[in-house]
Amino acid sequence: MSDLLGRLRGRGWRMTVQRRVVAEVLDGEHVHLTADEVLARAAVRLPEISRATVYNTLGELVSLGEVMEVATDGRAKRYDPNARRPHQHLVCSTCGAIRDVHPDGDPLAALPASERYGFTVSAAEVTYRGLCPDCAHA
Amino acid sequence: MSDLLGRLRGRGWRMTVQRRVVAEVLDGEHVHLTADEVLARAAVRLPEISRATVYNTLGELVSLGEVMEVATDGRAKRYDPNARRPHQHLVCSTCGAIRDVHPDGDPLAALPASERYGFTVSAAEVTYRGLCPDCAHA
DNA sequence: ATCCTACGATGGACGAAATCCAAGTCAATA
DNA sequence: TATTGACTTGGATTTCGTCCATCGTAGGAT
Repeated sequence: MSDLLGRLRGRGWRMTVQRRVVAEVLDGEHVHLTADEVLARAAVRLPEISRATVYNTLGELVSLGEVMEVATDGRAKRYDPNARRPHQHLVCSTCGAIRDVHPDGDPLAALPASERYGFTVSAAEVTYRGLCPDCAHA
Repeated sequence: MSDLLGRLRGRGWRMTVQRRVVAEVLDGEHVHLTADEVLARAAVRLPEISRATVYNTLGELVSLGEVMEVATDGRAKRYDPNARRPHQHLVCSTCGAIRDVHPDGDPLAALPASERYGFTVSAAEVTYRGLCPDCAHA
């Protein structure tokens, strides 16, 4: 992730304190924070950071391909910093826990041309649903 | 879908005018209405139906497994009455148009045991993204 | 080192989607 | 047909996110 700041600077990003803090908050594996959670964690280090800035920065990171937006359910979107490696998500139907997973093969390949209706298909998002070990016992 | 009303009655549903109208509005193939669209169409036949009732009824149909909830991105959820046949969705990134599609094989099979982290995995939702023929030209 | 200025940050208003709630209504059973 | 608890209503509320006018500042220019 230390690399991320360098890549962003290389793309002409103006490096503000706010952007640095948001990028640092998003560091790690299996991190799937909501925008509000990002705001809360960023505010620990930078109390005056605004919600709009968090949304702006997250949006920029997403369009740069550095962060993946994950819509798990009707709730708030989550932001996944592990965007450089293609992966899918496994979600617990009860508690909402999320894991990054790597299915065999390319999910896109499973959609035959006859089922594409003239669309230019560019991506496939897979959400596996089930019960995590903790929730399976209850 | 005519069958649906019978099935619902069999499950102890109190059959009100409102529920009947909502169920009838959701009839058909490749139907992916938002809650507001369902409300608008229901209101043609039953002007006094309330938004809360539409949401309640849709939620009940979803938990009975009669209707599938489709969360597109950032936009309002859509409701798909074709829930009895397993299928996935192809969504236009630009205009939001949706098609039902049937990929080859069972998407669940692509997730090896080593990637299940002890979860009891029961379903896989796939969303294919791309441009529909109309939007690809613009 | 200091100055400039365009890009970014701020926060409060705004908007869409969905849920909640107390009060009124009615479908189904006896 | 009388009863009753499930259902409906509509307005308030919550949640999530965007917009906008104004202020601040990063980083190149001098």
